Amino acid sequence: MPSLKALRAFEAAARHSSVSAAGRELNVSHSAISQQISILEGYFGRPLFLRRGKRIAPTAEAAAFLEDIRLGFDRIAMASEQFARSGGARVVTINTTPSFAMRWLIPRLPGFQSAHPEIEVRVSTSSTDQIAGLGEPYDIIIRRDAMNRADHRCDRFLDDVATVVVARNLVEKGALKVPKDLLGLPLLQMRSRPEAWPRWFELNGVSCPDPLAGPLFEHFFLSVQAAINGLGAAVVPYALVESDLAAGILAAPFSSRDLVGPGFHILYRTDFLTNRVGRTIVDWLLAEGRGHKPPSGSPPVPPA
Amino acid sequence: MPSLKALRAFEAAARHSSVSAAGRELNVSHSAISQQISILEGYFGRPLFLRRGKRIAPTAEAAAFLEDIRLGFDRIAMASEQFARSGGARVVTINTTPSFAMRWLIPRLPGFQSAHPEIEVRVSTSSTDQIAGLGEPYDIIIRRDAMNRADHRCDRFLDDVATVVVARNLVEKGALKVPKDLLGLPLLQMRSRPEAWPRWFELNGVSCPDPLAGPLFEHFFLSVQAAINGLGAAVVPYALVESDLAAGILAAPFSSRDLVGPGFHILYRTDFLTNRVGRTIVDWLLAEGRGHKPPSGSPPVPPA
DNA sequence: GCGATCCGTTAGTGATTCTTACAAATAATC
DNA sequence: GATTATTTGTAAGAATCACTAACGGATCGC
Repeated sequence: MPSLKALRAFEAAARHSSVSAAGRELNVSHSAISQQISILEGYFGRPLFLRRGKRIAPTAEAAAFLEDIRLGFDRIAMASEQFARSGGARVVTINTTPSFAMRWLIPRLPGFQSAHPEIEVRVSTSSTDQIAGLGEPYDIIIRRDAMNRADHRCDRFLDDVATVVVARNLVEKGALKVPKDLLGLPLLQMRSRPEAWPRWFELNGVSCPDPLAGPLFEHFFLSVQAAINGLGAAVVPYALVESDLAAGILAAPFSSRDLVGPGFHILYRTDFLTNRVGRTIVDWLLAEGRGHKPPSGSPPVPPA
Repeated sequence: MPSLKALRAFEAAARHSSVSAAGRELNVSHSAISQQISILEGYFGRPLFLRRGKRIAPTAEAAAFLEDIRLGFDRIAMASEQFARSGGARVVTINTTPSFAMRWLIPRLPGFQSAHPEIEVRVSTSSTDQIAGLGEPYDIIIRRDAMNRADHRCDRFLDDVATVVVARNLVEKGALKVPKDLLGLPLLQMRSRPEAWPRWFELNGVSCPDPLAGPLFEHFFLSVQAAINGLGAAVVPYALVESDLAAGILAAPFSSRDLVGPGFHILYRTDFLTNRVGRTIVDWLLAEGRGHKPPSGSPPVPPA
């Protein structure tokens, strides 16, 4: 029996009619696929693909062979999935900040639940950005900065670009055209990020009022709610208001330079990925994060 | 999808109800199997085997899972085999000495042919023990000693124990009871191994006649034929006369100490094993060789 | 024509897998 | 019941395997 790894590479390459595409699917370089195919061709002593320049196509014989390979792998894959699901609900605990939970994680959870009904996700929140004192062990910790812990791995999974948002009706009044116009509005502040407004004003060439005029909140999500209600302007991570912007509830009033942070990160034990449930949830978080890139440079023009 | 390697280990272990046996089947240590199973159990987050001391048995769930795994692998294995066979006959060339070809290799070839009809084996013989001057490239070279060549691998695959044999009827006459009795017979000699008789006599505590009385042959197989015809006694590798001894045509007349050589070896290119045909023939040779161990110490008593 | 894309090869690196120990537990044997 | 021989699981190191990165050659689209 030939190498199963080589057979998988062969199958993927044949299905895509492309070595590179197969590499993308299996998360390896095109070179890795190419080598595995070479090994397989060496094993059988004859070519598996017809190569005409860039394009590759499986031999007539190989095509028939592929059918069986696919059926075999499919059977194994389906059985594995069924076995995994039959094992009862598995619990994954995620700790993050209240704001991130409310405005990013929880809205996306239904999507995960429907894709993986056997996995139960428990979200817990801690107000602190510090992870040192977290009592319980969590499977995944999400924070706004990179973290470090022995035997753990930290992945950046979401851009942290803080932009100014206000309620839709404030924009429609036409009073906000340039950054300086903000000075006429209450500036919603957060206790945990006192430097947000000063840095933002500096970045956009406006001298920052001192003291800032406006209420102080403990959490992002509270200030966002205040902004939605027309209480003033807030500087918040784009990722946490994406849906409100898209829905037209909030608006980014003008083109501006944004505060770019180190990004949102997830922290988990290194061996968490060797577990199917662990890999599933981490892959999902990474995919969700990468799938929603904020526009670089300037925020989108608010919908008309 | 979990690691295919781990699934194979799991399947084999379950089939044998034994980690060690699975290791033997897959040609790895029991530890390797044990670790792969651990990985799989970690992946699924629950045990696959019930362990009661030494004995292991798959979980009820796992047993159902196994069915599908087996079907999947079987499908792939069968398709691979079919694909390999559909590729037309492949040729393997083997070079060895005339004696080895006649008395060991050729008698066994029909067994190989019926197991692998798509592979054509071509046997060529060279009288010399030297492999340096062999002109053509051969896939496999078989000689009585270890060989060395760049990018090649040499495996010992057959014991080389030379013992004394005579025609059956000479034994029945009762004239041969101890080594010393040989002195009354013609001693069949070989040009390539002039030291055989002197060493054998020395090993068995008999002073060797000088010069030896008896005809000189170029090849083992000629001297064996002479022995069969009652012309005298020969010292020949046990492996080359095994079937004649078993059939009662030749006989090992008495218990004696035998000449133990370094063994018969096969030489082939290192990458020959990456080819299916290559691996098939090498595996077959190794299995045939290991399957026919000569009795250690003393030769068998001739059949009555 | 020219840039972009794709495949194949090589050398070097990195990761997985295996082997070789050892420890614990059990089954077999005396 | 003590002893020996098996068998499984774990740990650490070694060996193998697979992958990446970089380059060259070839083709395709513009």
